[in-house]
Order: sequence, then C-alpha cells, then structure tokens
Amino acid sequence: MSTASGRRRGRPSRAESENGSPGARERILESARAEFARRGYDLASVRAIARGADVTPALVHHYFGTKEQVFAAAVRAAVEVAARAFAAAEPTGPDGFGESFTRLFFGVWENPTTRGPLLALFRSAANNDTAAAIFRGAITDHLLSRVAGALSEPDAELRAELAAMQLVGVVLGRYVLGLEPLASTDAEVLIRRLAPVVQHHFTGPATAF
Amino acid sequence: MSTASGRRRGRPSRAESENGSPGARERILESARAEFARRGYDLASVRAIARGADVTPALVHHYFGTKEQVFAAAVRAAVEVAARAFAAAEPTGPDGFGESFTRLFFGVWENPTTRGPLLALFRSAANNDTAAAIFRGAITDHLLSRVAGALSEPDAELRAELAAMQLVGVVLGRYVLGLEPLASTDAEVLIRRLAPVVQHHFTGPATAF
DNA sequence: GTTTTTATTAATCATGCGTTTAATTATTCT
DNA sequence: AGAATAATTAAACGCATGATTAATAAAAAC
Repeated sequence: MSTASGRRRGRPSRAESENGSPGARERILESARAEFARRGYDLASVRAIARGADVTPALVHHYFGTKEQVFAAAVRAAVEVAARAFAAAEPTGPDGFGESFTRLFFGVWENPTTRGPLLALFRSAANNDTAAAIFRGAITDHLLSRVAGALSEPDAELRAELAAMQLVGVVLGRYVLGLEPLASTDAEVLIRRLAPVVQHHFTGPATAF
Repeated sequence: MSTASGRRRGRPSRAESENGSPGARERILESARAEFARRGYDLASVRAIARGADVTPALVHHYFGTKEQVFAAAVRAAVEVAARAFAAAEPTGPDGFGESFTRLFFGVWENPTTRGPLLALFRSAANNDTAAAIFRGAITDHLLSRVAGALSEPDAELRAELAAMQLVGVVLGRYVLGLEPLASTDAEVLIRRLAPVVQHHFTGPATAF
C-alpha cells in the first residue's frame, strides 16, 4: 500500500486508478465508518480516517467539509437502510409485534454493512449530545411512532421504550461489551428468546405481582 | 523509633483545612467523578478535573498518578458499594430473583452518590476497552456468578445476561439518552414492570412468556 | 533553628487535534 | 494549444491534551 505522504502531489493520472480499486472518496467513507464504529464520534480523528484511506486530512475536508459532516455522511446510509426496513415491514396485528420487531432489529444489526454505522452511532451517543439526539430521534421516529399508533393503551410509549431498551441492551452486551456467551450465541436463538419478552412489554399485563 | 507519639516526621498528608470544607484531595475526587460521569473516560481531561477542583493539573497527578488511576479511584468506591449491596442481599429462592435483582439494580442507580460513578463507567465502557473490561467484569463477578450458581439450567449464563441487558438497556435510555417518558417515570413503576421480565429470563420457558 | 516531609504551583515538553491556505499535477472543455 | 476545473498534497495555525520537572510554602519533629 502506498502511503499518502509518499505519493506525488497533484491529481493522479488515470493509469494509477484504472484498476477496480475504489476512488479516494469511497475509501474515505469506508475508513470513516470503521473509525467511527471503533472509537465513537469524539475519539475518532480526521487524521486517523485519512490515514485509513491512504489520503491526506485535507482531502477529507475537501470532500466532506467538517468532521461532523463526515460523520453524517458515514452514518446516513445505514440509518436510512434501517429506517426503510422498519417502514416497509408488513404490518402485523398487535400479537405479531414482538417477533416482528425483534426480527427487524436483529436484521439490521446482524447485517455487516449496517452494523458498522449503527455501532458508530451507538458509541457516539454514549458521550456526544448530538449523536444522542440522532439516536433518540431514530428510536422515537421509527419505533415508537409505529407502535404507539397501533396500541391503544395510554402507556404505549413507555411499553415500547421498555421493549426497545431490552433489544438495545442486548446490542450493548453483544457488540460493544463482548459479553460471553451472549456475543457468540446464534442470532436466531436470541430472537426466539427475546420475541416473547418484547411481546410482553407491548401487550402483557403491566405487573405480575 | 524513639518517637513516643509514633507519628511520622514532617507535614501530615491529606491535611484537611480548618473549616469544614473538604481538602484538595477530596475536591479532586469529586470533580473527577462529575467529569468522568459527564464525558466518559477518554473525553474527560485532567485539566478540566483540576479546574473543577480549583487546583492545578500537576496536583491531580501528585495525588493519583496517571489519568487511569484517577479514574480507578473515582469509580472504585461506587463499584464497591454496588458490589456489597449485591453480595449482602439476603438470598432468595429462584422465584424471588426477578424482583430481588431488579430492586438491587435500581437501588444503586437511583442513589445519587453511586449513580455518578456508575454513569462514568457506563459512558467510558462504550468507547474505552479498559473501562469495558471493568464493566464486563463487574457484571460477570457480581451478577452472573451468583445467578449461575443458584440456577440449574445449562443456559444460566445466557439467561442472566439477557436479564442484565434488559436492565442495562433501561439505564441507557433513562440516564444517558434521556428517552421520554422513560426518563421521568417513577422508579417504582419501572421496577414493577421489569421484575416479571427479569424473572422470566431467569426461570421462564426459553421461547414463550 | 534546622531538618524532614508534604502541599502546591509555574513552566514546560511532546503530541495530537480540526481546519485552512497555497501549491502542484492531471484531466477535460473549448 | 490554452483555459478551466478537479484531485491531491505540503505546510502551517492555534489550541488542548497527559505528563514531568523544578521550585516554593507550610507544617511538624527534632
């Protein structure tokens, strides 16, 4: 691999990039996704992103502007994919919510191309207010709104949040903390375990004692 | 050794000021707890901690050594309090685990003096491997070990982790993300909602509620 | 009153950060 | 061929970081 600092100045000749390898812009995006996913927004550095893309920091700014805009560009695609998945899900009756939501949730988190950006958003949300707001908005818009509309109980929002936080907590343990055996358990097993719990949050009795 | 008093020569360490106000060492610890809780390990700065304690950064290093040691000192107390709470809990039969654990959990998280350091650990664990290891260790040592011993099922660890992640997820939504209405709901209400779910994870059937 | 020990600060070092500006080279349009 | 434009880097700016060193002040013990 050629180091960015060793490369000749100026625009590269077409011969240098005529192979199938992706252009600098794509490489930057890919590196940004990886870096944000590994370290979260604040700890990821434009310089490290540039290094990972074999490029100069100035080029990152040339293509994307500020660090915040790099983050937005890196995360946007995955958030939209997840949002579309939730929006396009065939509507189920209240009895089907549990499994339906659990499956959708693991669908996007087990997908390697969406997991990275979602991890980036997750890690960032723990320390960065802007990222936290995006995360909160994603949950509110794509999860709570659909459920609250279909559920009649007055505590529908709380129910949906408790269900969502069960799933989010599992994501934390599985992908961020690397808790065993949780991290190595087959996703299908987790879905079968969690779907009834999520369903209970949605429609079960509020207390059992 | 000829000293009758047994006191060491020289200026005493950790001198408290004459009035009731806390000495520099205590102020540093307090500021560190606040700063780590607000920003997480990596984003909190020794300089900001010093500023909050009305002290020079060099003094922070003088008392605690490296930043990592400051973090350990700031978090240790709360982790020990939480650990003691879990260790001292009167043992309940398997049927009482759900409510018992949920109560213990919210007990330490609703306590203002332990919440700060726990938040610090939580935020830090999202981006820092060392903090993640501490967090993982705390869950494994004080939660899983007790449950796994008392439960006979071969999947006891997985069950305990799913239960723990339900509670941790709620903590995320309530204290970190500030999800409404979750953040404003009375803790007792949450306990009553969550205890049966936790109980189910521990002893319920694997695929139905 | 000298010695010993602690408390505290000022100054500094090396490093990394986000960002900007100017320069250089290659491609494309006329 | 010449002009315009796009891709890319080098160099720098100002600031924040974690940590160290050397110095000064104060208190206690002798």
